[in-house]
Order: sequence, then C-alpha cells, then structure tokens
Amino acid sequence: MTDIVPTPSPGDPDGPASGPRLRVVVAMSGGVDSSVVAALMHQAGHEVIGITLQLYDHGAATGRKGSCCAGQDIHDARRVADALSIPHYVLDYESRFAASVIDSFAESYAAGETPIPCVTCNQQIKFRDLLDTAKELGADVLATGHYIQRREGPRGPELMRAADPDRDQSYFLFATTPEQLRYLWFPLGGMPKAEVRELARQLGLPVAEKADSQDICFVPTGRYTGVIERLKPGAVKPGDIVHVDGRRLGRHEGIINYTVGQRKGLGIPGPEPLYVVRLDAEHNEVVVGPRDCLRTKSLVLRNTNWLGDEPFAQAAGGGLRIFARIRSSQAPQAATVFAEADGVATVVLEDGEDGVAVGQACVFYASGAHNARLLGGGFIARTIAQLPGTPKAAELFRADTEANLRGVGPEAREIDVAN
RNA sequence: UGGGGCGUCGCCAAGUGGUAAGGCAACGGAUUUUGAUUCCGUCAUUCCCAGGUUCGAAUCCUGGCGCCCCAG
Repeated sequence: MTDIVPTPSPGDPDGPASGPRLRVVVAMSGGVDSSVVAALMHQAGHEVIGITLQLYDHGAATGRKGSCCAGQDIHDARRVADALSIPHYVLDYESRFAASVIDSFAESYAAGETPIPCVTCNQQIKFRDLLDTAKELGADVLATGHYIQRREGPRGPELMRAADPDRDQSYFLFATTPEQLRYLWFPLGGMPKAEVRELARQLGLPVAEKADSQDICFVPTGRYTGVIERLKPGAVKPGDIVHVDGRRLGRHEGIINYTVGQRKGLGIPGPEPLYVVRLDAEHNEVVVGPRDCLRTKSLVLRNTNWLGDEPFAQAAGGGLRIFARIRSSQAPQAATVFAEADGVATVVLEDGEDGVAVGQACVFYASGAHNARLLGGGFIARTIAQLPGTPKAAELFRADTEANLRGVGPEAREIDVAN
C-alpha cells in the first residue's frame, strides 16, 4: 500500500514537506478528497491534526447527499480520523460562516448580482479564519483537498491548474494571497480524481464510496431563494420582465430568482428563446433579450488579487496579455487586463463570453495550457452591454459607459470606445 | 344577426380527404464542486361543439357556439 503513496508530497515535490516531519493541519470536510489528504499526510510521516468546521445548522443538512461541513459529514470526518488514529477537532464556525459567506450571498443576490460563495468561503473562512487557527495550533502547513497545484517558484510559492483538467479548482481559489500560500498545501493537485478515489479504497477509508459534493453546501434543498427570503424579508418583490426592445413581456417573482444568461423560468413564449440580459435591482426589472445580447467582451473587476511576479501596476497603461475565464468549467481565453487603483481592473476578452453575471469571478492565467499558472483574478463589478440598437439597449449602454467613465481611468476608456 | 374572415397543445403555427410538422413555454433527466449555459427525453388518439357524407375528415356538408373586421 505504501508504495502507491507519493512521498513526501504529491503534486508538490518542492514543497515545504520534502524535508522534516511537520505539523500539518488538514481541513477535513468529511468527503473523499480531504480524507485522502489526511491519510497521505499521515503516511508521509507528518504530525497530522484533522479539523472539521461546522459551518451551518446540522439539522437541516444531516444525511443530505452531496453536502459538506455539517451533520453526517462531521461524523464521517471523525470516522476517518479515528481510522487513521490522528487527533480531530470540530470547530463551531457557524456564526462566522453566516456573517462572512451567507449574509453576503443574500445581499449580493438582492442587489441583482450572482454571488459565488465558494470563493468567499475559501477566502474568508478556510484561508483566513481556519488558517489563523492552524497557526495558533503551531501548524507548519494547512493542507486541503482542493484540486490545484502549488510549487515553489523563484519568487515564492506559485499556483497552477490541477493536473486533472476536469477537476481543476483554481477558479475558486483565485483570491488566495501570496501570504496565505506560504502555509497552504494541496496534495491532490497532481492527481486525477479517479486515482484519489482508488487511493481511498486501497487505504480502506470509510468514505471511499461517498458521493462528491456539489451545489451550494449551505442550501439543503437546492432552493437558494428560500435562504435569501429568510435573511432579507421584503427584498424579494415581484416586478416586470422587460425586453431590450422596450416591450413589457411578463412578470417575475423577484429578481433573486434569475441570473444573467439564464433561459429557463422566464415563461415567455415567442419566436426565439429569451435569456436574462441584465438584472436591474434599482427598478426591480429583469431585462431579457435574444442570445446575441449575452456576448460580453469587457468587464470591470473589483477586489482584484494578483499573483504574478511583477507588480500588478505594470498592467496599467497598455495592459497585460493574459488568459482569463469567467466560469470554472471552461477553457481560459486570451484577454488583456488593465490595472487600476484600489483593486479595480478592466478585462477585455478577445472572443467574449456569453452570460457574464456581476458577482461572479474573472480569473487570470499565464497561458491557455492545462497546467497554466494562476495569476489571480477579481470579482465582476460591471459588464459592458453588447446590445443591438434598441431604445432599452441604448439606455443600458449609456448607463454602463457613464459608470465606467466614472469608475476607472483613461486606459479603460479607450477600451470602452474600442469595444 | 347585412357582408366578410377565423376558431389545431399554455402561446405562435404547419397541415385543405389518408390517418396531427415545427418554434417558444413547461416538465423530467444527463452534464456542471458557484449561478447559468448546453445536451437528451416528454408534451394534442386529437384539431370549438353536435350531427352528416366517405373505406377513411382537422381538412367536405349542415346546424350551433365563440371571436375579429367592414358596413349600417
């Protein structure tokens, strides 16, 4: 069994564990991946401490297939820890998870955005709060089951896309800071998922056959709208569905039920399918249009995190050629990023992308290769409408342009014009 | 109540004697470790109703009912 376990650290041969025995905290969610991480670290001879975070009400999610971090999953993590004979702690993070992740999730939706809670959770909970806790425990390393590769570069640790392109989670980890990265470790980044599953079986882990988690972990029923209605009563109001050509086509039961690019659920019959082009929180309107209206080429980011070697300020002026993606499950495309002050950046995608929603992430890579280096990314604050010449479209375009001229510098203005 | 037109799935709509296209919507599933997208499948034994002609009608005839337009 031992011979199949890469040592000392799969996917990170130059990592900090290639030397002496270290104290490694493993974030154990109760799933297959993090359980394998704990086992690997233990087998590699490290002093492993398993920590499981209780993130939300366990009653609601107990036993739910595909969940994590509550109820049954905590028990599963404990069983694995027991099987490995490593110490295991369950930390009550409910209140900070609610404050950092769930509240902002609800607020974002109410504002007409489409949040991406997994990024917030990594950023605020796992790599901030949990990492702090790990340090307090004297840990040298915090290891997680994320599929992303870390390596030591000439200027410090770098991140690269996972070896298994189908599992690559770099999109969700763009906000990881260099400071955090010094303590982080991702032992699964170099392995295909099938191999991880097989390892779990060979190691006899009790979770070897457990289903992968998916969907938003803290929404037990899969209906996230209920969470928002509970947290922000009154924020969900019926309103009009308006076509980009100005026609009022129907009614909606609350803007939170929609996201840009969405087709299903509009209930509007017609000669062609209609998609949500924009969510107008101010007027409580869902703006719809034909598929052509979805194409977006330039976007403005906020809270940009930069992981490149050169200072991000060098991406001002003429911009910096990168590769970017707007969705976790799609290939990065050629783009140019222009750095602004205060974490603001403008990205111009070469080919453009359909269904780009405010609140989602735009993530940077050094190339289009499968193992490309992660260069950071940002949250999408605005997109610039590519709408046909209709009154409503003109109005939206004007609003976009004005917002941009207000918010960003001269470099981005040129882009607006060119676009 | 003179003239003309129309009534086919939730919406739009083919089909004018041979045994109900298609699009949109909806629903279900697959895919997706955020939201979406996409893909696959399902979706009128019946054509406003009632009779009739015919081997056979949504398609022809008769009578109802309903709607629209023009005229008065």
